[in-house]
Amino acid sequence: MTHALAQRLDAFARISPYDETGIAQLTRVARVVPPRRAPVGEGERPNFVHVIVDGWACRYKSLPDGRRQIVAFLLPGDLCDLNVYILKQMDHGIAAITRLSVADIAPDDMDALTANHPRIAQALWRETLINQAVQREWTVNLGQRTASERIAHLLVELYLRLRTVGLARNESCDFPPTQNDLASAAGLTAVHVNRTLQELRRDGLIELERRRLTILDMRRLMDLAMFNPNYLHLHR
Amino acid sequence: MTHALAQRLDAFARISPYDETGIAQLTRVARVVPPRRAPVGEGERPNFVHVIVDGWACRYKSLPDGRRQIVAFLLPGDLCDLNVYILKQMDHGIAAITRLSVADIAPDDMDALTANHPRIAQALWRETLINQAVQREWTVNLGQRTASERIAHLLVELYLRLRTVGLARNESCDFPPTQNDLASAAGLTAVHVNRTLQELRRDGLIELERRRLTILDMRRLMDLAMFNPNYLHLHR
DNA sequence: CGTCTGGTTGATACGACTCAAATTTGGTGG
DNA sequence: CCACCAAATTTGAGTCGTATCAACCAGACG
Repeated sequence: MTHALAQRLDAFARISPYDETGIAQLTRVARVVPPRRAPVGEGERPNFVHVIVDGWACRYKSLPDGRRQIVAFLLPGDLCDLNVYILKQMDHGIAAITRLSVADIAPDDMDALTANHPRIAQALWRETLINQAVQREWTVNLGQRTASERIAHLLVELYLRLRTVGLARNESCDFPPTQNDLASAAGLTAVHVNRTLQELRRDGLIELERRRLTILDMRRLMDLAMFNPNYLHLHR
Repeated sequence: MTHALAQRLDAFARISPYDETGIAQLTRVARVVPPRRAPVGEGERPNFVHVIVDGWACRYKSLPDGRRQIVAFLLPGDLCDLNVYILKQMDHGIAAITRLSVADIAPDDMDALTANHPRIAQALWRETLINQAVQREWTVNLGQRTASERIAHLLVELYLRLRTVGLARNESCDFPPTQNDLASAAGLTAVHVNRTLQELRRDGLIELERRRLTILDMRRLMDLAMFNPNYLHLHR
C-alpha cells in the first residue's frame, strides 16, 4: 500500500520510487490521536510538521462567543501545519474527527527531504497553492451558495479529494464527519444540515448513513452544487 | 516614498536598503489599468507575476448562474498571481476596483530577485502563508458572523492592511469599493450592505462617504466584529 | 440498563433577500 | 458652467431561507 502523502503529491508531479521511499521513511513512525482531541496544541509553536497518515481531522477557528467554523477538512496525506513552520504562531486549532494516526516530522528531516528531493519540494509548494485555492472556493461556497448547494459542493469536494489518495471509488467513500461537523463547515445549523441531507436523499442524489457516503447521481449533484473541479487542479 | 511592496514585506522580515533597491527596480515600470478591467486575463496562463503598485483590485470567482464572490481585495504591494507562477491555470478572475498601476515582472527577473535576496524570498513565502490565513478568516466571516459583524470585520481588516503599507493613519483611509463590491465580498446584497452601513454610522462607529472611511471608535468596532488581529501576523 | 451522542421532527421567529422606485453622486460633453 | 446620463446609494414593502427552541428517538457504550 503506497503512502497517502506520496499519492497526494504524485497526483500533481511525478514522484519517483526513490522519492516515495524518502516519504515513507519519515512517516513510518506514527502516533495515535483519539477522536475530538487535538493532534497539535492550539497556540503552541510546534517544532514538528504533522502529517495525517490515517483518519480525518479538521482545521477550525472559534469566535470569543463560542461560534466555531471549520475552515478545512484534513484527510490522509494532508499536512497540518506547513504554515507554522514559518509563521510565529498558530492562528487556529486542529481537531481529530476520527481516531487519527499522525506522523511528526522534525524540521531538520523536513529540510533534508526537500533538499534531497526537489520534486517533493515542488510538489509541496503546489500543495500549498492548491490549499489556498480550496480555501477560496470555500469562501464562494459560504458567500454565494444556498444550503443544499453548499452541502452538495462539500460532499463532491471531499469525495474527489479522497479519491486522489485512493480512499474512494465507485462514487462511494467512508464519511466520518457528523451532521454537526458538516454544519460548522457549511455555516449552517445542524438541524438545517439534517433537513438538507434529507432533501438530497429524497432527490436520489446521495446515500449517507453509518458514516458511509454514496453519490448516486454525480452529474446532478455536481450541477446542483455548480461544481467546477478546476480549483482542485487535479490534472497532472 | 518607499515602495508599497517593500513596506509590505518589511512588515514581517527586515528588508535591507539593498533588497529595497531590487524591488524598486522591478516595479519601476508600471502599466495603467482602467477601473473594472482585468489586469490579468482570466483563464490565461500568464507569463508575468503582477504586482499592484497603486490602486485597489479584487480577486473574484463567478458561478455559472452569474453570482459572483469577491474572495480577496488586492491592495498596493499585493501580488496578483504568485500562484499561477506554479499552477497551470488561473481558477479565478482579477478586476480593478480603481484605476490601477501594475508592474509586470518576468519570471526570470522574479527568480533572480529571490536568488539574490534570500530575505525577500522568505518574505514572499510568508506573504503567501498570511494570505492563506486571511482567506481562512474570510471563511469564518462568511460562515459565522452576522451582516453587521461581517462588514465591521471587513472594514477593520482593510484599514489595518492599508496601514501596514502606509496608506492609512488616524483611523482613516481612502476606501474605493462600492457598496456593491462590499456586498459581493461579504456574501450579502447591496441593499443590505447599505442598511448595515447606516447602522454602523448611526452607532457612531464609522464615517464612510465619498470613498473615504473613518473609523470613529476602533475599540467598539473591533468588539462588534470580534476582530482578533493575530491572523494578519503583523508582528515582526 | 442508564447515559450520551448523533440524528430527526415540529412550531415559530427573524435576518437577509427581492422587487421596485426614488434620490443622489460623479463624470462627460456641449 | 450647466445639462445630461449612468452609476451608486437610499428607502419601503413584502417574502423566504435558515435559525431557534424544544422534544423525541436510536444506537453505542460503559
